[in-house]
Amino acid sequence: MNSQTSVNTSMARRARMLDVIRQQGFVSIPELRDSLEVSESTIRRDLESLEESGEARRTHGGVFYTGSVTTVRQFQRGNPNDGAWDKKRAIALEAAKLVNDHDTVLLDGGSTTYELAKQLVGRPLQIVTNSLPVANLFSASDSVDLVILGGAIHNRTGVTHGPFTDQMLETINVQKAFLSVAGVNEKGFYNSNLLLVETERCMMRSADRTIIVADSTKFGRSSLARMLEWNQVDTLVVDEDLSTLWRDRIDELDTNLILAPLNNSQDTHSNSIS
Amino acid sequence: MNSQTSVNTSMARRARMLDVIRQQGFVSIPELRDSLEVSESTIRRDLESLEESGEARRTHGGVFYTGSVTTVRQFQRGNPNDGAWDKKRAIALEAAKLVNDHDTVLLDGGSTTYELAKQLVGRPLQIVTNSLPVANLFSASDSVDLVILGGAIHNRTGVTHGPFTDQMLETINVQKAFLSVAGVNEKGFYNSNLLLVETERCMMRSADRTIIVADSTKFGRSSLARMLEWNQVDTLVVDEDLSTLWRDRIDELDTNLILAPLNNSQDTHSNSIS
DNA sequence: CGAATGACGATCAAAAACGATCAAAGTAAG
DNA sequence: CTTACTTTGATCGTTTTTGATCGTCATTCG
Repeated sequence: MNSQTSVNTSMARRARMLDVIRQQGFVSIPELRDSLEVSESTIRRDLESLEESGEARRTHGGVFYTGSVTTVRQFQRGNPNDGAWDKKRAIALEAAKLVNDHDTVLLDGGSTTYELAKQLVGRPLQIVTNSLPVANLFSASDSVDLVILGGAIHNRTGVTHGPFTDQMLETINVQKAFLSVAGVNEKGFYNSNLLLVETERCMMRSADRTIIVADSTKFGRSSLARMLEWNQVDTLVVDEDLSTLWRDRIDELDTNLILAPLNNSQDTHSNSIS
Repeated sequence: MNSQTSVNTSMARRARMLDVIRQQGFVSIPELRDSLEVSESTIRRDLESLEESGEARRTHGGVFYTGSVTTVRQFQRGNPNDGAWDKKRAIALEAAKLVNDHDTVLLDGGSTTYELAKQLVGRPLQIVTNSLPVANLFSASDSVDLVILGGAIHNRTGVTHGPFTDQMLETINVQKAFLSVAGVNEKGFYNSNLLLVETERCMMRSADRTIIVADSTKFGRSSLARMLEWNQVDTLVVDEDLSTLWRDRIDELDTNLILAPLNNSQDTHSNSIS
């Protein structure tokens, strides 16, 4: 349809700029020019604004990040025609069967867990989540008790994270936690954001059972930060496109593997497996 | 011509436009022109109307979505001709003037603070809120750092409250807190929910300045739980329908009173708090 | 200590976006 | 069929944003 990544407004650019600065800690102006594809003049003007707001501090030759650990961006919630969508939905259908009525369930952010949340709407549950989109799904429902994990919103994904979130998780206990990942390899499970990973570790500690939902494209890909190791995960829900190589590997571990059928025949969901 | 497939009325077009805006959070005018296949002039006119009705907010280079999220049971805008709604928006306009760029602002739940939030979308701010609808407003914005107060969701209103929320507020400090009320009488300010009131007291303690937004119909009405007393409130923003009796009463107190003009005339005096 | 390289800030011109105005096309009423 | 009214598209002048140039200042190296 239309271009996906480039949003041509100064605010969006400054947010992306701040993302780069935060991620690297210190960046030179030519680096910013290359990564944002605008002139250095524009960079300087933006930095002036960012310094004004205290989110960055300029020095000779570059910028330091000084802001708090937040920035907000949330764009389109994925392309409807994306092929991965079917996988996510298939996974969500299987994962929903793991939830019993009146369970207390923790839902991480991410498109797959969002699909799972859609499947859970209307059922009598206690839901704990750090995801704003997920919270919206349940906020209109009378059948669920909804608890939101507070904290700073990570714009791209619309989830809270950071110390506030972690602190709140320490006093919470849930029966099942559904976590999403950005990558899986033989060492464990990865996500892209350091603070988010720390929050997800706290989620794992708060849960009796940790269930990972991940489509098959995530396998063999790592990311910035390792979130969990294999022995920390009780159950893994993947679509059936998972290679036999990985299936064999997982068979040798304690982790329980559930394969979601991609055949999009409406299977009459007989829910409730424990 | 063929009125069956392509509905070319302005209402239908605006509805589709709003769909696109809601889905993407932020859209540029050329994008809207391409996806709706009308001229940019028409887009601008429609956006003007949409902004007038409060469903979107324009900035340089595009539009933000500010309408209600479909899944959230919103405070009913109820009667289109409801006079109270004009009052709320007039109050919101005045209250928005109290906010400076790069302020840290706490926004309570409630219809009036929601209107205020709409006015603040697109400005560079740090926002702390316990309201899910308010959080949704800002989650698409690049210019704000958004922090959500965790806790249990109060179904009717979509705000978090309870001990989690209060605990989180203890470690937060904001410059200005905007609180809404259900009633005001000579003893102080009231709300209907006990736990909510306790949370709002915590909000007041976390803020350098406490600003109450309340339309004139709230005056003389009490409610279940007293939230604050008069001397705890720095500033009060009310519409100009407030009776002279109350104006005189407030004059004798320390509380600063701001009257919001109800007709849409451009008022010249700009009041700002540093 | 002084020249050279690079970074910074200011200024100016081009480009994009905006608002207002006007004419054309379409619609409803008489 | 004509007239009044609304809606749409296009144009123009103005404002905002962006990119490039140039003089000045700082840091480095000889």
